Amino acid sequence: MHLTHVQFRELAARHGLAVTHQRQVVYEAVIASHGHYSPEDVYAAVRRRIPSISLATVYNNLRLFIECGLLREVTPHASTLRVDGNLEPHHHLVCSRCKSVQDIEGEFIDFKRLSRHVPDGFDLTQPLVEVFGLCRRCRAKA
Amino acid sequence: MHLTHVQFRELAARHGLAVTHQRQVVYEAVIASHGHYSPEDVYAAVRRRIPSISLATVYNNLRLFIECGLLREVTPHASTLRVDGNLEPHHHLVCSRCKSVQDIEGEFIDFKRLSRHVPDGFDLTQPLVEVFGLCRRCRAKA
DNA sequence: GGTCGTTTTATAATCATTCTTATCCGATAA
DNA sequence: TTATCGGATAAGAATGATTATAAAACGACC
Repeated sequence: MHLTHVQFRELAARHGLAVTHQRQVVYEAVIASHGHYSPEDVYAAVRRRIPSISLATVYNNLRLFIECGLLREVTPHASTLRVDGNLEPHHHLVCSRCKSVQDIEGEFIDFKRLSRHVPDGFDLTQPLVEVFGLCRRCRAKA
Repeated sequence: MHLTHVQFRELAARHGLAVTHQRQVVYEAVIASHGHYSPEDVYAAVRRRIPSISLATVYNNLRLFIECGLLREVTPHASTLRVDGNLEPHHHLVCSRCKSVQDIEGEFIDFKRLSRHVPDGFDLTQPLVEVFGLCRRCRAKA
């Protein structure tokens, strides 16, 4: 998928971002690649069009895009390992902003429907569910 | 919470782990701390009882406990940033073993029930749900 | 075209985590 | 109890992802 310069300019303006060539190419690389890509993957793709680009630029722009809502982060957790000794069935409420995790009790998944959508071979033995949103503190800030 | 040496020995035997003092103290530190703790947090707690313990030992044991199911990992994602350009409502199916992410469509959350359990102030504006399990490939391996 | 603030580049720095190696300890058999 | 062996630990180096820094380049507005 290629956006025209004009299209990207509009998109950027709507989100308060300056327009640069690198930025456009990074954005297009993510959109073109259906899937969940790492910064390195994006970097590799972008380098085919701008060989001189630096990895830091990719990181900078991905972060910017996430911040202004153009992209979604697939790893919204704290970036470091967390461990939970509670093996009872429970679910997690995760703040997309500050990455805090709270437990929630209760069964609120329609497993019948869910299993209809789960591809063959995927084993839902531990259907731990993580629900994302904004915690009270972060909502107050925003 | 303190386990007797005998209790821990049983627990370890059931999971095929050798019994060491360090191991017991690490395990107890996680269980005693209700919440979602990082290796550094656990290290700090354990050092109060075994000042000479090394951070690597904490990491080793946490990994072991997770592998044999004594603990649950709260950050089951790939450890590196992943980015998703698909802003349409969809959910994720995450493999707890290999951390791969697949999209799934469909509405299978009972929002009425869910919202009953969500604490005041938490804003479910983006109720992206991640459902964990074992993907086909990892299930075949196990 | 000139100026100013932003972006990019290149590289250094940081942080979490894992690896390496030597040493130590727990479990088993004599 | 002691000898032995394999796995566990300690200490620190190494790795890999990400972020910070500083200088050069660029875009936007005049």
